[in-house]
Amino acid sequence: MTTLPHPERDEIRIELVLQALADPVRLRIVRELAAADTGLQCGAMDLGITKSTLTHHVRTLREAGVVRVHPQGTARISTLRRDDLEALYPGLLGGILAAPR
Amino acid sequence: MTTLPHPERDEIRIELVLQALADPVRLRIVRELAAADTGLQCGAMDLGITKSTLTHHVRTLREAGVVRVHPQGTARISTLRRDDLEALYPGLLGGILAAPR
DNA sequence: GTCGAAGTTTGATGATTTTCGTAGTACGGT
DNA sequence: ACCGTACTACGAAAATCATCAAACTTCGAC
Repeated sequence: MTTLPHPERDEIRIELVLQALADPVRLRIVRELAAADTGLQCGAMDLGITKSTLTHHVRTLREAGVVRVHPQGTARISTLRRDDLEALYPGLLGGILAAPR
Repeated sequence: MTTLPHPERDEIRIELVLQALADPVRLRIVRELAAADTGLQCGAMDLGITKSTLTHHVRTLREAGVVRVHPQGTARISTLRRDDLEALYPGLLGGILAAPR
């Protein structure tokens, strides 16, 4: 089971996306992913939470369609689904990222 | 108490805005307000909730800085704070409203 | 094959949130 | 002054959510 389930673009729902973005920890993750132009290993991010909590947050983001996660060895590389989000909700991501830190 | 407390533009925080938008009922309210180019009386909106629940949601939106509420007789007229939101998070509102129902 | 590193699963807990009913306030009209 | 309308306040119940610890899985390296 090397592939994790992701919603297709047309399965992404705005309610879930907003709910995923509405948590401070997840918003930080999204900001870090947006700042990098490559995928990142969330486990290396030094948020102040335990591993199991991180798992929960990354899954929430993945199931909402905000990030794509693919395994790489024992690690998980997460990337922002910029193109999908921009296609569905043009400007949303930019607006959020424009917010002062 | 004819004036209700609203956050100034520089007091609006993205976490609260996203949290306010992350509820289905509140998102419907925002969509209805956005569809009208005038302020609306939320109490006339026929969402499937009681009055006290509506009060709670409108207050959540107001305290987050999403809507401005001003009394008009016994009614309350709510308007989207388009300009403030656009200034703080350009594109966010447009992206959300672009989502298919 | 064993070990450690990275992540997941499960179950529990505490906090937050959504919701409602009831009672109360504020306003405008008669 | 009274009445009805629109809304608010106050609890309280139910649901959801974030968090953690402990046990388990998976993978790569030695």
